[in-house]
Amino acid sequence: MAETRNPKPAAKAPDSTRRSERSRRAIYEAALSLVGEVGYTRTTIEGIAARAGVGKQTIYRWWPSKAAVLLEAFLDLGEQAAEAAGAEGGEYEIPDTGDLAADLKTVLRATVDELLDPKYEAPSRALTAAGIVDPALGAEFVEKLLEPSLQLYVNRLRAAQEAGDVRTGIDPRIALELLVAPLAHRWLLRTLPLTHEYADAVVDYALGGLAPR
Amino acid sequence: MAETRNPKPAAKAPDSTRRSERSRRAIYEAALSLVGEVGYTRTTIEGIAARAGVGKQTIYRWWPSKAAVLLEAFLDLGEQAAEAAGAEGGEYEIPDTGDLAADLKTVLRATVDELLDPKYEAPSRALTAAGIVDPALGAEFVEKLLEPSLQLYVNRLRAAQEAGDVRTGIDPRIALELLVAPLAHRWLLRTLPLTHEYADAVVDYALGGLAPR
Amino acid sequence: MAETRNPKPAAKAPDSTRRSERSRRAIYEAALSLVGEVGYTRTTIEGIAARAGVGKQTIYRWWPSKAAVLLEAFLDLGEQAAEAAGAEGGEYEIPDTGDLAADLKTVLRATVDELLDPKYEAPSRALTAAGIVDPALGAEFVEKLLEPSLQLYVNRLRAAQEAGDVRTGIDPRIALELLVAPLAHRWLLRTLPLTHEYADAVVDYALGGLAPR
Amino acid sequence: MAETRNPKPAAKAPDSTRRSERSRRAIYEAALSLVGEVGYTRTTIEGIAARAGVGKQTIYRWWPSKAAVLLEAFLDLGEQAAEAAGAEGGEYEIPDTGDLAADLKTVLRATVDELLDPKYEAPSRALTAAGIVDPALGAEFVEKLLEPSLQLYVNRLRAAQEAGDVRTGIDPRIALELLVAPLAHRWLLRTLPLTHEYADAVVDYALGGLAPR
DNA sequence: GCTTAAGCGAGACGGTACGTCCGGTCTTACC
DNA sequence: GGTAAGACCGGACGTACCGTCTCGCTTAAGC
Repeated sequence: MAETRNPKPAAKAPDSTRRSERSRRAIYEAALSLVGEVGYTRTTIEGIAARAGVGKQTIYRWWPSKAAVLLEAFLDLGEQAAEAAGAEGGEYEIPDTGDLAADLKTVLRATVDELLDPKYEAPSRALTAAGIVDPALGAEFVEKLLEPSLQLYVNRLRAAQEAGDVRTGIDPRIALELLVAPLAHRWLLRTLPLTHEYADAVVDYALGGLAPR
Repeated sequence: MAETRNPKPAAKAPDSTRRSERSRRAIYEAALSLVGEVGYTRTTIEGIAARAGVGKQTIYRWWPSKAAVLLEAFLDLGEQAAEAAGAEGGEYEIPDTGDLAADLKTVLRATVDELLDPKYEAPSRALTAAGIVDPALGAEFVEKLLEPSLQLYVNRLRAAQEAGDVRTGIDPRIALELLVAPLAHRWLLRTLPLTHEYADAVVDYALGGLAPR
Repeated sequence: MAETRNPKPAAKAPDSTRRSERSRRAIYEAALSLVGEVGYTRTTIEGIAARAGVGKQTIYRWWPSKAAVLLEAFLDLGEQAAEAAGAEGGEYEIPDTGDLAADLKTVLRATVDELLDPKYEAPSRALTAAGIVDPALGAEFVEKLLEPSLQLYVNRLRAAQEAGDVRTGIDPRIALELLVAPLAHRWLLRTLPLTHEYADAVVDYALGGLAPR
Repeated sequence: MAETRNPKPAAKAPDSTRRSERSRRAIYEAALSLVGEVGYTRTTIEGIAARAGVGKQTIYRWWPSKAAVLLEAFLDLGEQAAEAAGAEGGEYEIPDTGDLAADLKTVLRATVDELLDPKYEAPSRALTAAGIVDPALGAEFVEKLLEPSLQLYVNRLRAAQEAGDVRTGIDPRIALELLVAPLAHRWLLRTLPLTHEYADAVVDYALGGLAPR
């Protein structure tokens, strides 16, 4: 979880065409399982290498840090889950049944479930925390993992605007944050329990506003 | 940033009446300055002890972890700032001018400024990140630092409800999250710039709701 | 067996009054036993630390290299052997029975035995080899281990000169090398077997000369 | 400088007729220059391969160890020097002017010069040291490099015996060691300076004997 | 002249050890 | 008994090389 430091003296990049796919996969699995078992902090690069049956240098050759390994492993996990779900390996969308509130509740409830899924919780907490402290890693985390999801909200909200379900003056990129950030807040800071009811309330409050109509 | 591990065998507590105030203060200052200079990760307990002119044991005697030191140092920093501001050392409140939107914008803008203040940024990022990964520390962080601030929103929103500026069905503890979480989200994840304009927009969106009236 | 490199940045010397005698002894024993068991090259600092039940840093704190550890361990071994032999902990001398040839043969035969003693062979070969390649270590080796022994020959040969058994023009410091070097040569380079008979022959040849009288 | 370990499983020998002469020479040069520049210990096989513009495998294919590479390189260096000197590429002999002492002094002085020649010093020290610790390498070193030279002394001393300049009872193989070993001793152990005067003294002492006549 | 098999440069790989850094405990001397 | 100092055991760090193992490529020999 190192704050970005002076960049490496560059050296020369290794030849990625000769990379061992076998090792790459083994490292992903070792990293994820270790983080799940002993937590991020007590997961070490040596430990990952040992469990993966890989030389340490093979990790250092391809990743700059423990966090970077875990980020890639986590992305890969997501891709595999996606492939398993929809064979087209493709893109997700927020459903559009015509009922905006219902659609958002569906999605946010699913998000709650995902955030609380023990399989994902440890690594995603660790990555988020690492990204908070290390801007470079954070940027990668946001770009690869977060923004694609957020974009789906933008799309759905824009459709809602066209359907007249959202006021025209509203910027969807901001609006989505009223929906998503409260969940993230509870999840990250553990202030109060993160439940489906909470997700529903957030949708209702955000759509209807706090002020009387 | 250790995930909570098996608790210490307790041993016997040291006698806090004989504690050296001098050392305590020096440790706070050393911790804060080091985190500011080299970042949280590269700040070490040895480094803090050395800069504070203190034996390592003096730190281990009174704090369980690096994060705990920093949390206390940060709380102390807050208290000192508070004392400097209002001599009564007392409590803050969100202003109540009768214009809820304006009052919230004032406070959220101030929050934006504080989050971006370089003096506070490094340690509070570090603490937040540590708390995300270590539940025990996170709980302390929330209880001592976050909840007191959030309570102020509850108070203000309840007053607004009585004044008819917020719908009666609304739970202020949830409502406040629509206001605060989006700022926290941008600050922590650095998705988009955190500005006064953004704070204003969040207040307007949250009060007015996304749906057309 | 590092050739002397640029000297350390000095740092500050540790406080030798607080040194752990226990660790020191354990390190000596571990070093000697490992060299005996697996050879000098395959003896590692990590291995010594592990067998001695000591942190690596405790070795690096007090010795600059593996060879230095072994040299001290070997010196200590010699001292202990000396103490065991003569309780006065004192000095040795080459016997002076009046018969120079016999006295020298006695000593050189003993030297042969010592060189071939399996307990000493591995470490002393290793140290000699290390000293050949690393001048600094070599100097220490010669000063602490070799020269004291050689001085005994100087003394005995001078006595012989006074007794008329050695020509007056002879420089004892050079003469001793005619006696000692051939044994060392056979031992180090393993050209031909190192035996008592060889020791006797060397003494006879050196005293009597190669040329006819 | 590995102590001889369990021998290789033999594998199959490579086809030496297809060997690249170019690479062989480049490896010799790289090895010798690196040993001269950074010392034997810090010379690595990877370094030799890199400087020679050669794959590591090309070294491992033809030599069992770093020491073996250097030994061959050094032998080759000697051969080249020999060719440069006497075009017949042939055999040396110790001169026989009839004056044994003078002839020996000539040769031993030349030996002193050679031992102190910076071009040869680093590699021959390294090889000797390696041979001291690794018996297999030592044997090769002695057989290929040392014994041929020593044989010349045997020849010359035998001639001297026939000429009546050396006593008949003397074994030349032992006698030569009285002459050569003292020089080797000073050179290897750096006890005292290795000079022409010392070489002369050794010859005089050895021929005349230490005892009065 | 075309195949084929070996040597070759290159360098990724699983490992081992390096020498350093720091965590957390323990000891010593001082106050 | 708290403190400054710092030695201690332990263990991870990131690096350097080891010796093995593919990869294409060149280059001869054998067909």
